Amino acid sequence: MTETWADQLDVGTGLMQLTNLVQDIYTTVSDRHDLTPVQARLLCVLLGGPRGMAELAQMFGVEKAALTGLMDRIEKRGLAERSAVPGDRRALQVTLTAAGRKAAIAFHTDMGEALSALTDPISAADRDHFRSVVEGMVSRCRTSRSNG
Amino acid sequence: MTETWADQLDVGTGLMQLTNLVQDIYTTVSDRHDLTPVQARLLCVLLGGPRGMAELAQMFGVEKAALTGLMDRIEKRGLAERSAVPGDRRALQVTLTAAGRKAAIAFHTDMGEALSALTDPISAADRDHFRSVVEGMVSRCRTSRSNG
DNA sequence: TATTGTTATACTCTATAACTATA
DNA sequence: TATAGTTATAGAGTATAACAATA
Repeated sequence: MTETWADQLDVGTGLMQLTNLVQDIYTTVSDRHDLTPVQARLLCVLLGGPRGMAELAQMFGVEKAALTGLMDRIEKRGLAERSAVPGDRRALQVTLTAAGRKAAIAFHTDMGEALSALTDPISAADRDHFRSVVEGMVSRCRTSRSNG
Repeated sequence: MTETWADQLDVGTGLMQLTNLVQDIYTTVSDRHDLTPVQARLLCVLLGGPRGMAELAQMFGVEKAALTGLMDRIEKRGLAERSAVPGDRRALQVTLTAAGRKAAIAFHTDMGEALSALTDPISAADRDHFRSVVEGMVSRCRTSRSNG
């Protein structure tokens, strides 16, 4: 019976709208850095250290062949490179170049600021509550995926 | 100084994780219905009624030419169709076919259930609080985009 | 045999530019 | 001139299948 009741949307609908919003921001920021969204994601992952091709394919939920193409393009642009892995002559290691690291950090910083514009207007208490609910969803989903 | 402090992530990071999570779910459900994510989105939009090609292009943030391709494929599959608009012989109206409506509803229902699995474990109070924070972010962003 | 990565092929999605037809 | 839509072309991202090299 409150005044806001009539405007209340389904939680799922809100979740979809929020996802589309963040997705739009992500695409816009990627564009600003002359990166595709997947390329930006790849660079950000590599900020955490070198990764194998198969490892990256699994993280991204794509086939190995897709990673080959992704890496061909990112390597042609001088942002990351493949190098041999000592101890396994089949495997390749993907590492950021200096330019790639710079691009990754610039993108990540910019993206952080863009998301801040979204969350800054929220009160500290609400924001903290929101964060904990989000963390709950994320962590529950992780366990449900690893357990079956 | 609480025990959870050490595990707390940045709100922005949580937002990205949540977005990736919902995105993964969306792709999985689309796949289950033999649709690409964009096709699923198109069908869902059309559940709200017929739309013009230019209108759809603007809603999706893509060029008109991209809509032409999208519609070519969805029409070839018999899920939607283009028809003339009385009063403007340049314009075309996009409508769901019976099969398209059925597919759209099935997808939407499935997606709703998948999102419920995400939000059901949250307490009613937390969920409501979460929903209102999300609505705040979405509505603030809408006004900031229309005002400049 | 299993795993790591590549190549070849095809499809979807997208942008740009040039075009037609109508307003 | 401006708007609605299409066609042509190109590139990114993806899947599948077949392959080579190594474990």
